[in-house]
Amino acid sequence: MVRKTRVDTLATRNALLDAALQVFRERGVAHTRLADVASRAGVTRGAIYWHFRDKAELFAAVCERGTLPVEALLAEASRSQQRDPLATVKQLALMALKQLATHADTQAMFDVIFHKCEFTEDLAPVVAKNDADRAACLSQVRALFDQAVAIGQLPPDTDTALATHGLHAYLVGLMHEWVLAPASYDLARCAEALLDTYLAGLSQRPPRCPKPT
Amino acid sequence: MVRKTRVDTLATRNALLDAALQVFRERGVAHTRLADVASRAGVTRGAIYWHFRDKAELFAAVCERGTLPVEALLAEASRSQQRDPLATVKQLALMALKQLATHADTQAMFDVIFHKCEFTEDLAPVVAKNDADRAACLSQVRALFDQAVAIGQLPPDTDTALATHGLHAYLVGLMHEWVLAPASYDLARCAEALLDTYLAGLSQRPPRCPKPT
DNA sequence: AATCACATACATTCATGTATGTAAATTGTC
DNA sequence: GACAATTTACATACATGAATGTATGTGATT
Repeated sequence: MVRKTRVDTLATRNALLDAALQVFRERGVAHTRLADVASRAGVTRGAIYWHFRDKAELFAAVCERGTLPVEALLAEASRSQQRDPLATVKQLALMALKQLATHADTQAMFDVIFHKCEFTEDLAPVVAKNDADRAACLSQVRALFDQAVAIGQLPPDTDTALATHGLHAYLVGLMHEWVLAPASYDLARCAEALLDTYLAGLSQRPPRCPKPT
Repeated sequence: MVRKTRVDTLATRNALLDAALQVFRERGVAHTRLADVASRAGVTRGAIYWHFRDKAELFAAVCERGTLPVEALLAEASRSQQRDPLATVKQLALMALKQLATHADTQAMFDVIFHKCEFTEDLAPVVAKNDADRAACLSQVRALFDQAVAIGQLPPDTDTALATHGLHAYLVGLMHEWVLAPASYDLARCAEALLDTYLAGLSQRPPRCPKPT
């Protein structure tokens, strides 16, 4: 049995993506042998080279599939309520953290992205997409913070760009460290409290960068 | 001229560490060829294999040299003032951020650690040391938070473990993201404001994890 | 009949580890 | 302090394995 029907073809492609995510997590992307990915998926390297050009394209596909749900959340939130921008920001962040806390494959994705991957030239397309996504996310959150300042939810002297960098760093750090030790605390239950702490700090003492002397 | 005096020997060793840090940053640790490191240092692979067993040991030495100043700061702070534990925590975090903001080699180190390195089995000793350092740092900060609660600097219902995880994540995230785009904002000037925001949140709305239903 | 979705086989590159060479520096001896 | 003897700090040469990319085969499908 060599040739499959179209649905079987898609199934092997997904099996390859699943296997790749697992092996990437175990061995690291750079040290991963395509033969291992293939055998894990129950096929040979021929199947990989049929669906993907090389390891970089396979990795890009894994990332693409893994970040789709998060991007969907962002896109959905962009056209939702703007009555309460601060609550919108909180909900966005909360959903990202809960997605991580409750989905094993999301944990695997971020484990690979944060700790099992080298962002160098050969992964240039993935790096470029990451940068673009980050920039879009940052500008979207900053717009919400600007609205929050405009309606008095945040102090008028808030440096919204800095506040955005701070929140983004907070989220990245929480995910970066939690995937290293998911047992250290219950992220699903604590996420909201952790977010409230930072947001309270934003309201009470928003970051302002001192002018150069 | 082959054989050097002892000071020359140490000089080539340091040249190898410098070259390794550069090449690691450019190519990523896994994709780095020891021949590139050697030629960048003006020697051959023979010199590397004389000073280090393999790439893993070279990387460990690079990390060792890079984290020494930070560890010295922590050790020094552990035996300093305990009159104002919250201020001590702030100063510790501030010095870490300023060290990153002002030292190019520290930026290179963290760029490698965060984005140009895969933490897998072959780097096990480095991973183990990282884990130990993180655990020590977390417990030290938590002890300071406990003192802050004891003397009324933080609310009595503060979950100091969660607060510690939050601060640590905040710092990791700030460094993780800033090294990606050091031009995005002036970390040296904004570090204190960013820290004050989180610490204000801690005082006003300390994180508490809700009990499971 | 033609193409698809792989499997198999092959050639090539490439980095590593080791083995060996070697000149200078150190040590020991008197 | 002169002079081997030995060790140091590398450079050079070599063998090996390992992963890659490609070329080709092949049976089912459309």
